[in-house]
Amino acid sequence: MPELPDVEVFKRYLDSTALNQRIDAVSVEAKRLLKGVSAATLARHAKGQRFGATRRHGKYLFVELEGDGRWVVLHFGMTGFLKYYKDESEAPEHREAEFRFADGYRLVYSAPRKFGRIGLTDDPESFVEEEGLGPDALDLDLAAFRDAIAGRGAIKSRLMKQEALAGIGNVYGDEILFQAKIHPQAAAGKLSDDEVKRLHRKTSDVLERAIDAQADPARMPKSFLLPHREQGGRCPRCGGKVRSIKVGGRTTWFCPSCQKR
DNA sequence: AGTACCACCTGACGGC
DNA sequence: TGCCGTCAGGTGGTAC
Repeated sequence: MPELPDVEVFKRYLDSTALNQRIDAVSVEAKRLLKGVSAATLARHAKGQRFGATRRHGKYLFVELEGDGRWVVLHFGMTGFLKYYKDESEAPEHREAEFRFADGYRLVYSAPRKFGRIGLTDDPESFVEEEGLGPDALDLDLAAFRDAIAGRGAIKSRLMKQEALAGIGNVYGDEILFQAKIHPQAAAGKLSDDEVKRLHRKTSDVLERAIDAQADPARMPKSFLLPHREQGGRCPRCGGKVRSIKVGGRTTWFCPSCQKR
């Protein structure tokens, strides 16, 4: 699930729950998720500090450890999410990492499939640079967007390429192309100026609307393809049957009549 | 530079 | 009901 809109929703969730409380303990159950930091080091930097600012870049969430100055890095893989709670009855089944606060509440990082990532960085900008991530998908003007998607290959693959533009995954890639009425296998380098312009606008539109809907498919605009990406699903625009193909190895849903090649 | 696979994990779902 | 294959919204590695 976690693409840019989902991670933005996690960010706001954390902002509204877990800030400004003293961290008493940190534990990481799933050691394989740690990258570039040990559980002990992470705990040492976090203990006694408070979560201050949060930042998001693409699918990454950064949480500042106030006082220490470093930032916890979180990536949610395919199934990760955050849960803040006090009562054990609210605990998620999987607890890959946990921050325990002085007031008894906990912030749990849950990633059932264990595909995520937990790290520590001096500052988000250097992290983004070192990882070679492109600009955030919500932070490009038309010229920068044009540069980001320029190149060979299918447009959908370009949109999902985190080194070119960060934050778009399989689902929202499909949604953006559907809204822009562009075939997922269209050659990125052969899009017309008008198509690039549409794609740029729909990228912001789709991501922003998804955030407004709390990244919950049930709350998204009626015009969205997202809830219909399944066998027998109907296009919300023309009512025709949606179709799935593989693009770059990923299952891709689109409407063959609204998105011609 | 692309693409095509495989791998990492766990859970859900359809078919038998 | 139970077992089994397949697939899933991410990323990283390999080989062509």
